[in-house]
Amino acid sequence: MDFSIHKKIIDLEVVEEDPNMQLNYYQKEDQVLLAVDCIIFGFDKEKLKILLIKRNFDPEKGKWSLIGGFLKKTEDLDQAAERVLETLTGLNDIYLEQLHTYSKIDRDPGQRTISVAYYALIDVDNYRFDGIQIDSAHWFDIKEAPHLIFDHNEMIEKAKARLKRRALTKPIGFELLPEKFTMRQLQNLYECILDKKLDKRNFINKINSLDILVKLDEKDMSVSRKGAYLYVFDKDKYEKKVQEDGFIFKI
Amino acid sequence: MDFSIHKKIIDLEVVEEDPNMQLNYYQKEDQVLLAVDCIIFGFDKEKLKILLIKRNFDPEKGKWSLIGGFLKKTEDLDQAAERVLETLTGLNDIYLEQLHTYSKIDRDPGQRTISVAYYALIDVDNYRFDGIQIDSAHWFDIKEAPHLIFDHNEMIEKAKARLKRRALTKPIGFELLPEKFTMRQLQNLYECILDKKLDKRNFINKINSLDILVKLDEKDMSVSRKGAYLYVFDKDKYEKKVQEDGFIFKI
DNA sequence: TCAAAAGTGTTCTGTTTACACCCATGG
DNA sequence: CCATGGGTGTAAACAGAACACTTTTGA
Repeated sequence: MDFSIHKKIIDLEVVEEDPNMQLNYYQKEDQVLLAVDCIIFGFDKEKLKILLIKRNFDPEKGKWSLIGGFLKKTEDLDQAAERVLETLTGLNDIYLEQLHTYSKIDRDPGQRTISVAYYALIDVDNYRFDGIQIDSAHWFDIKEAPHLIFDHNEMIEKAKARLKRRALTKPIGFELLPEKFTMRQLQNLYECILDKKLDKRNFINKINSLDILVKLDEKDMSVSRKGAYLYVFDKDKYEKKVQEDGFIFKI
Repeated sequence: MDFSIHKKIIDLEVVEEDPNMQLNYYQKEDQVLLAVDCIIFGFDKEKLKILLIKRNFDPEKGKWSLIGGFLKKTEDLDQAAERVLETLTGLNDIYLEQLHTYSKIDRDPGQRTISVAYYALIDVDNYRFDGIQIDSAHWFDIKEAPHLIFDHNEMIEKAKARLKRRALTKPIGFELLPEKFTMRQLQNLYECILDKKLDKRNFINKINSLDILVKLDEKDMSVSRKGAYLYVFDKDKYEKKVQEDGFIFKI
């Protein structure tokens, strides 16, 4: 194959446009489009959900999809994921973690695209969405996600597995809950994430033994007649324990 | 900013060169260089090592580096990692796993480059290297790796953590050993990976309880006068157990 | 005969699991 | 006064950690 024309074009592009005036050492190499796709997990105090949108551009227009966007030259991937999340949903300051990079040659029929998947954790009730795409967005129960474009279903499976693993060893579950929550809600959350029933007494004993929650004098009266005490996660205490005693969060 | 010239160039490039004749839906987006870097772990029956090369091109020529290369349009990332590994070391059919994607804007002073890190596991003694770069390559004890270019030290730290986690739940340790190995060697390996001393009796009891090794009639006489029995990993048995009983490898 | 590594079980401790009844309240 | 979810402890099973002596054989 003769890439000589291609090489000249890339030279031109880099030299004329690179904003940092870096040297173009690697001018003979192929360039690709890098996308970011976000798996957005939410919890509504009962079920674990994911946020999907109906794609409003080709290819695959009208089909369900993760939210996504393309990496710009002026940002790194974490920033791109934050930007995509904020642009499409209005949310910022959200827990985001890089998951995996997908690169099958024909994964996107529109054009060769490599996609870096991220997952995000948000509290469904505590946020007011006002992103540009929000009218076409919908929360799906994690167990009832529709067929998605490209390899997005595969991404979700991997994100579920990662969330399961993380939730067992880091207190990221609290990202999905409102600031004040009941033990019952916390247990519901873990049952959804781990996809199995937990024993109420064992669960509460375990959580209390970690000693990272503060029990409030306040009760949530919305579910039972007796009411359930509200708790908050004490992040400072958790971080102090981690540093001082080498404490490891472990459900 | 006016990208109109840039856009035209990209249009031209995609339309003229794309080998699959895909449509160029995303022509307004930035393209980037995608590199692959490999953390190559090896075990020489005593210590865990990593393979590094002295970089023979700019930028950072002459400094120690992971082996790496650029993604081509005709391959996916797994294939790129395999190609890089084979080209530079002559090795193929190696355990490879994607680790993380690094994208800090100035991570490579030569040019904006995104790098997808992979890690590989090989048995140091069982392979004959004959790759193009092998004269500038050197095995470093994992605890004595030098300062590397870019963010490569960070990649190694992440790879070590991943290896530790994987080795506890999947039998990937055997990728680092010769086909026949002694219990002592297996224990050495795990001590290196986990970076802690293990109790000999507890370790052997644990391994034997997994019931996935075959003890041979043969002894390794090279270390002790008494000699140590050799074992082989029974991959078929392991996989049958995983499928049939839901067996989980767990050290 | 001795130095050096191989091989081998039991006890103890801490963690995980299983399990059932009373409490408080609003309707 | 009763239906509903909230709150609480103990015993058994299991898994992980600690621990020391005998065997083999080449030099």
